Amino acid sequence: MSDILNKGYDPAEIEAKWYPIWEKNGYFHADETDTQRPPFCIVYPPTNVTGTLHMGHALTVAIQDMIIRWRRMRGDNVLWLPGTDHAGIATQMVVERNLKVTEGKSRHDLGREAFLERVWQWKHEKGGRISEQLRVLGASLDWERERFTMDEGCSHAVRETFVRLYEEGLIYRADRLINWCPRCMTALSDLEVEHKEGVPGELWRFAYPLADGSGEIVVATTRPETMLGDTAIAVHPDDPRYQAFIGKNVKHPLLGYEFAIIADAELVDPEFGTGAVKVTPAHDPNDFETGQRHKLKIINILNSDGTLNEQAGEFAGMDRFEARKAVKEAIEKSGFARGRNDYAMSIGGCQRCGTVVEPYISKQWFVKAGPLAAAASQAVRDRETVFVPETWEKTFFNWMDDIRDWCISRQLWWGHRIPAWYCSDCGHISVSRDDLTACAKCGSAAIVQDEDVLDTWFSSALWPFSTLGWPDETPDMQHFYPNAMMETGFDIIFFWVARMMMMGIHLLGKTPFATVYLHAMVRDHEGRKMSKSIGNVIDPLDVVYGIGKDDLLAKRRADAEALGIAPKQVERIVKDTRKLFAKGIPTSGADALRFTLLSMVGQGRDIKLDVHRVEGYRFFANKIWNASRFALMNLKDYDPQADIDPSAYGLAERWILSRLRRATLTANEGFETHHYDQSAMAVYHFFWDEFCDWYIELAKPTLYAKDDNPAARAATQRVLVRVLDTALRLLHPFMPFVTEEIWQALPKSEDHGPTIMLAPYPTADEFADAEAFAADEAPMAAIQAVIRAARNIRGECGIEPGRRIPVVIQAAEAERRDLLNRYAAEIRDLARIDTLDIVDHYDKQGPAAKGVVTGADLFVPLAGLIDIDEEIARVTGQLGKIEKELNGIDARLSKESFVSRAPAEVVQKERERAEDLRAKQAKLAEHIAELKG
RNA sequence: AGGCGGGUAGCUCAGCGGUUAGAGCACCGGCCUUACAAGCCGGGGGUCCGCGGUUCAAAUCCGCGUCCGCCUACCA
Repeated sequence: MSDILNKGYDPAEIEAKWYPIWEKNGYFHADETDTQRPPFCIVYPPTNVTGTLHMGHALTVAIQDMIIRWRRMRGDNVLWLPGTDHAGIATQMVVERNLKVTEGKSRHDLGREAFLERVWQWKHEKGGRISEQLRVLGASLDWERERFTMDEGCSHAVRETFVRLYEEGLIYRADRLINWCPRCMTALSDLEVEHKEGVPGELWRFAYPLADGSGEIVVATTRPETMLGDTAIAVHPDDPRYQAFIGKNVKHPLLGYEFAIIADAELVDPEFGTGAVKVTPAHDPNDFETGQRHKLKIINILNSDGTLNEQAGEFAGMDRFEARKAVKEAIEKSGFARGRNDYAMSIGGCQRCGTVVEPYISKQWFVKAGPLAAAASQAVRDRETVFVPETWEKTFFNWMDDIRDWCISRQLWWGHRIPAWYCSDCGHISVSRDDLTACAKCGSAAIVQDEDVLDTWFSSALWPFSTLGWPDETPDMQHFYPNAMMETGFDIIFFWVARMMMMGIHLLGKTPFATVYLHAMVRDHEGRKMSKSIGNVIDPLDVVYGIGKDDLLAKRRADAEALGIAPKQVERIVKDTRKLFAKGIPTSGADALRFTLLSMVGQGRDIKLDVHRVEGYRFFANKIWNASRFALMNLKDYDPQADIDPSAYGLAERWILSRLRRATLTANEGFETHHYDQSAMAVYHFFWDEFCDWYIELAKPTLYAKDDNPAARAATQRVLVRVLDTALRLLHPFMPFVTEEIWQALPKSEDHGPTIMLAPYPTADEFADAEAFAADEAPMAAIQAVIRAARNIRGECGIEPGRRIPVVIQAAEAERRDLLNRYAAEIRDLARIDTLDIVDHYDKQGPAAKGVVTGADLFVPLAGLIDIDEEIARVTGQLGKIEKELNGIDARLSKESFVSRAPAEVVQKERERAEDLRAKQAKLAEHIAELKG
């Protein structure tokens, strides 16, 4: 206790202290044998591969840890399934790039096994770092479990899934046109291609001469080099311009071979370009399908690295973009060029490296997604899985209802290797759960396993159950499947959420989670994505610990330079940063950062993070600290065991308990309806605006008057402890560290365990007594109004806060006078009044400043305090406001339609309000008249 | 092209059918009042994007428009 009394709020110190204690008390591990408490299982999404948390991770961690702490406190048996980006292209790319830079080697130089060992090293090192960073925020990542599930459990599950789907015909191998990244040298799924629109380009035209020499047909293209693989020209069957051309042959202007002009209504839009389309089945998805329809020849002109192959004749060996120029030049030279237009095209880039993706013919493995998606959609339609916010369901259906087969093979080394073996004797493909040494069909030993690995998201799709031990019947499986909740950013609905649902439903017959809670994305203060190349990344740890301007500048410069950003751009980043962070980023602590993020978890799509806002919530943490110091200072003689008669509670005690009850209800409602920001704000405002600004101030007289009234003092202490204890528990999911530190120091009547997270989350049940105190809110409001009015006069008349003033309160009703009299001491204190007279009628002895509240008038005799003209101006201002509102209400009330059609209580309320305002108006007008007269 | 979300105080955002539209930061005036200057007290500031409609009542519901952002899509 004394610790807190003597120190200021120091987040760093507290944050270092409590984490081990939470860990020791089993916070991060559920008990799979515990069948008494309701299970709650939540999935944790991938962290990144660079070993640095970004703000998006901090948000995810904050939300999940908040939910988990709340669930824990409610008594649920919580299991958190952590995960990392355990088998991605990104990981391989980063390690490979590293290898190249430090040793000048490629993964092929190292060999498969040695390379994978490198990747594991990398994963462990970065994973460990991420664990550390998560601790700072109050959360955890179980790295050992992660390694296990990747190595053994998950591999087991992946093979089981692959074999089953293969046997059911839901996984197949085929030659298809897929997305190929020439830099990563691998196939990609449709989702891994990012489309950029409006890239400036050109629509370039050239002519194919008819083979019989009778003319030519002009086509338009954005990718001239693909003409080396053209095997048809297509026109619309109804296009009058081309009727005579259909069926004729053209001659390739560069390669000499001939092919036909065909009619195809599906491919050709006669309005576009020249109305004639060159068809390249090997390098364009539409053309590929046209090729299938017309049984066209498929000529692949590309190598896997994006250079042209031997099919390209003299252009073989050139890079695709070089070849584009070369082909154009060659055609121009031979006289077949037919002009150009500027044209904004859309380009697909590799999600990981940004390289322009090529449609490329190759043999790959696919998942037949249709039936799986239909079942997943149905589960959502049947409300077995609910999306929060619900609006995402539409997005989900949009994609699911029009899903295409999923290319799952990747030409990489890092990942789960495809469990298929090819027999060179009989050609049979054996797909097996166990490693094979002989062909399953002919028994030949001449088999070789597929070199490719599976898409990261294939194994990720199994996460909700592979981590629980599936396909074995484990206690974890029985207890925690289906999971209660999936919490993640909406950017991976398709990548991950949808696929987990498809797999979970298909393999286990049950949707993997009851609720999908999707949170917004963290963006910079201008709403841009945080990105190192824009230079607007805010590292959550920099907010927690704070960072000086120079360090921040250096960091951003280094990040940008490491990415190879142009020097001019780097200078711009530095300039912007210097402007925005002239003082660096102040130390805010994990609690403040968490609270900021959580208070902004609305249902929108973006969270524009302004670091200055974090500072505001750090002030809040400080406020909690200081209010607690005040309490502890005044609790030295407090006996937690003492019997307190609630009848000793004063109005302030009953009022604060009633307000606390309301805050508790709001907080719980927020949690239950996923409006977490509502919970956070309710407690924030209770704590600061009501507890600190009013209750503590009202409690001071009782607490300071040491022995005047021991019963009242004891009652006040009891309420002080109770409010603080409850408020801390309410706040714990948002600000775990500071609440724990203080809660530990509070005197308690019973053993409260080693940590606040084992204490119950406050609910209405704790406030059976306070329900009746709701009746005390109105009288309290009356007292607050009087105090505010007195303060207003003081403030507006420029009376120094130190100076005590005389006040006369005139109240016609005896009841009101009684109330004010009972709280005269508090009113005097809070409004800094020396003599307070409460009368039924005030006979003014001279000019006075006047304030009006409902049921009472306040007078401050002028006597050298106040300038008459200023007082007139002040009151005239107030009168103006009142009249403006009154006019509005009168207008409403004078409308017959309002009085007759609006609900009676609304009309009644308006009438009362009007009456009240009219009384105030009259009093103020009279006051002005007196002053003038 | 389709779908989704948003435009509220100088900034970042709450409110989403009923009293005088709120918060944090910023701003103005006054205070080191024995928990807290990371604070206290008082104050100023808003055609709630535009137009139309529904309603006794609209920032809130509906329609159209406009601007911004995101997602999905095979237009050469």
